[in-house]
Amino acid sequence: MSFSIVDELFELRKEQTKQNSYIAESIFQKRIMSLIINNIEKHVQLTAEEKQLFLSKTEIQHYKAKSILLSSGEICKHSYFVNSGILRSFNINDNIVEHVLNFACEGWWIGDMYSLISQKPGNLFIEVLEDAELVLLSKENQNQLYTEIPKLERFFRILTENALVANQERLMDNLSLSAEERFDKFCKRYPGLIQRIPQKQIASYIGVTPEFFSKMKSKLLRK
Amino acid sequence: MSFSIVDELFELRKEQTKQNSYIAESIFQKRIMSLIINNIEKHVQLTAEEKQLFLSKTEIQHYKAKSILLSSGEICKHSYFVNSGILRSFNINDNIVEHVLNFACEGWWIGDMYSLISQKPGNLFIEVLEDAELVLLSKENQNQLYTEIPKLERFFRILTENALVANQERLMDNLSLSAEERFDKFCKRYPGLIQRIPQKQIASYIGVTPEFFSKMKSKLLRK
DNA sequence: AATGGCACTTAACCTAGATTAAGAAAATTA
DNA sequence: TAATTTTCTTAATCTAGGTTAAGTGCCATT
Repeated sequence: MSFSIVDELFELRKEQTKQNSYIAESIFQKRIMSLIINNIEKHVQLTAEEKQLFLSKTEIQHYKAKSILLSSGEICKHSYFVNSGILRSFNINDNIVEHVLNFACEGWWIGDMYSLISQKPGNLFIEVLEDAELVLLSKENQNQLYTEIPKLERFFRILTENALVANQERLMDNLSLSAEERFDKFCKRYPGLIQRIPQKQIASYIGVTPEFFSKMKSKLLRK
Repeated sequence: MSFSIVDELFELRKEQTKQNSYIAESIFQKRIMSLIINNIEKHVQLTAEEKQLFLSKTEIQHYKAKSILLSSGEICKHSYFVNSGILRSFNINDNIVEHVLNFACEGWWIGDMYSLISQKPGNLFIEVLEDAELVLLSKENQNQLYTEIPKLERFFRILTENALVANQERLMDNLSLSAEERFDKFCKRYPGLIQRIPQKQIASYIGVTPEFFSKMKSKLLRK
């Protein structure tokens, strides 16, 4: 999981009141949640009760940059939806080299799909790159929701289809494009991310060493 | 689409009667169809009526090797399930180089997922590598089935999840493994395929030139 | 303000795999 | 059966990107 639909809802969050009253807090919660609900409603429509039910099965957590949400060898228990901040999933091969599978910023889902569906230990790490607010949906709750609200089964089918299409395209790109062209595609896929994460992460995503990426970048600037 | 679940049902087909009577023909049809039904029932159980409904929405077609089922620029109208034979999906980049996205043999699904879900022109070709018998499921019928038999929505969700996991693994492999190691993984993913398709197709799948593949192979044999 | 740890750069050298070309073997087709 | 097209092999040469190493700048702690 981790896919390609971002939306414009964040604007809402900017209106956050600073008040501490119980009521303000509750409104705040609603606004936070509307990002994920809106994300879902891009594909399926939910009734008020269904939204309520869905939200009751999720929880919000805050994580500091550098937190590790999942390590290689662990079983992935949750799908994570990003309200704010940036995460990445990556693996580490024998040579102690990291490879980024996906980034996730506002409005994206992330998780270790293999471990999530098999409930076996995976080989991915999930790390927070920038302080993040996440919506957690446990594997069990997700399964319950599939039968309680069949529309959600549709939603996640569509989500997964989109993720697959994006992945296939990236795979073909890796087979046929140069590092420079892949960097170009990265910029389009994750607009604005270049300013927010260390460039060694981008190098790892497009599949080159930080040294080569640096060389390539300065060549691009000289143009 | 095109994913990683194969099953052992082909055995059934070997019992095919050669008789031409109406009855034998009907039994034959049932056996053909039981491959796809069995494939579905690995993940969800269907009633007799549901199976009937599902089958009524599919059609069987036979294609000769070298047939092109889909070309770049066309809109993909069907998901294809392989009863027998071998297909591949691939794209062609500027340099007129082909890259294989997927192979599909008995018990696998194949299609251009991007074009299928967006109903826009895709950039994949789908070609028959070995005379094939396919079950065709049109996009419209597939959508109807989702609402008529919600269990099928679950089936295709699971199918897509598995395809995504396989794709992610291949992507990471391409980033971190040598051509030799990727060839090794190919052999495991598509056992028996090495004998059935030209090796330039395998080279294209693992992402090397036919020349390099040949060199690599003779090096492996010398060991 | 000093220390250590990252992230980034530069540069010399190295290698997996690409390219080009030409011939041999195998498979299609006539 | 021969003719033609494809596939496969071998070999020389080339290059995108890797490796190693050393140095710079930038924070975060103390």
